[in-house]
Amino acid sequence: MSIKMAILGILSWKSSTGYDLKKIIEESTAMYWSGNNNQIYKSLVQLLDEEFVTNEVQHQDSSPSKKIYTITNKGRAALKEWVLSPPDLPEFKKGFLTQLAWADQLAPKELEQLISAYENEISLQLAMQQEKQRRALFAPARTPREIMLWQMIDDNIVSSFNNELIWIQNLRKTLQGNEQ
Amino acid sequence: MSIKMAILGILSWKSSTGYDLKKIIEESTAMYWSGNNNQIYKSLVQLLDEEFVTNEVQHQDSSPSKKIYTITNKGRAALKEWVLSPPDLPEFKKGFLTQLAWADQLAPKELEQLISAYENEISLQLAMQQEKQRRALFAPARTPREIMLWQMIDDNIVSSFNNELIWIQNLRKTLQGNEQ
DNA sequence: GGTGTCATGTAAACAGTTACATGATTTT
DNA sequence: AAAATCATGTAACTGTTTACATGACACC
Repeated sequence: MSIKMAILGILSWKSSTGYDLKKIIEESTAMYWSGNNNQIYKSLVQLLDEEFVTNEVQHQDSSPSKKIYTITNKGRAALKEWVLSPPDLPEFKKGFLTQLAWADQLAPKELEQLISAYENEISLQLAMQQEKQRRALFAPARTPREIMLWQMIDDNIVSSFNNELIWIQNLRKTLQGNEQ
Repeated sequence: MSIKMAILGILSWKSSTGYDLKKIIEESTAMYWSGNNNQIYKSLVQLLDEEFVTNEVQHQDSSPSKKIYTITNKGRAALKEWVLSPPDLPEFKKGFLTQLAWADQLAPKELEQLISAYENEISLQLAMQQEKQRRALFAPARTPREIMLWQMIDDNIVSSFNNELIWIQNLRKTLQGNEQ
């Protein structure tokens, strides 16, 4: 899997510049990439090579000229093929679990602080995620089904953070129970 | 964060060779790295440079000689510092969500198949995870608290997959509801 | 005779991040 | 006067994966 298919997806929704793509990817949590320039501009060159997109330079006074990328039929076919391909497993990268694995060396209070620090970060992230969803800056809404799919994608992210929050609260309670 | 701290953690539990570390990391889901040679053997060289570990070559007849790595006091201090450091946010990389984002182009049956494919993979992964946990090949158990912590780490992984499974089943039901 | 385990390592490629660079305009 | 927005791109680095390479022994 690669960011190239994510870019093709966005372009299948609307023609965009690299700059637009960067903002959309940054804003999205479903598309988990950071949206850094290097990746985006390199991918666009590759997509041009593969003839999945075309571009058109638009000159503007009073701001830099921009390249508007548009998906081709070949690009649409490649996107559909990828959408239908067997999905990869989700990857959960939780550095915190590795910290916890070696946390038995800590004093009870230190461990409690570590857990609280994680809990706070997750709470914050959950709130930020829900706020992001409320604003819903970028979302195609071409059919009722598409609206529903995007809603479910947002729900997935929120439920992942929520699940993590419940787990960490449970861990804190279990620890308190054991110490008495 | 880095695999170096994960390695230091394992060495704080028991002195090991690169080969041992590889197997432990591969087996573990909390330590999410693939456990490939390149990373492990390079990390060990770096850890030696930093004086976080020492090694001792042990010659054996009838199998290749091995280097047994042992954590130093300096290494233990570095590990504790890292364990106490503010945890990073978990990263959820779900390529499937990006596929779903552009899945409105699919026919109802195609979409259903895509969802089923993901559901099956998650189910399978959940079962494998629980089986792994049942076997519990590698786990330090030096105090009741450590046993509890490792149990909670396993629970975290299982609950993440379980949460994903519930979500995808919910998505399938919502779709079926809308089509009638 | 082929496959698997033990054990170390390297090469090449791909993926991804941070920071740098430019330059005009608009907002605070 | 400083900071943000628009817009493109590059350089250097870190992280990660896949595959290759060697060699002895054990098991089927």
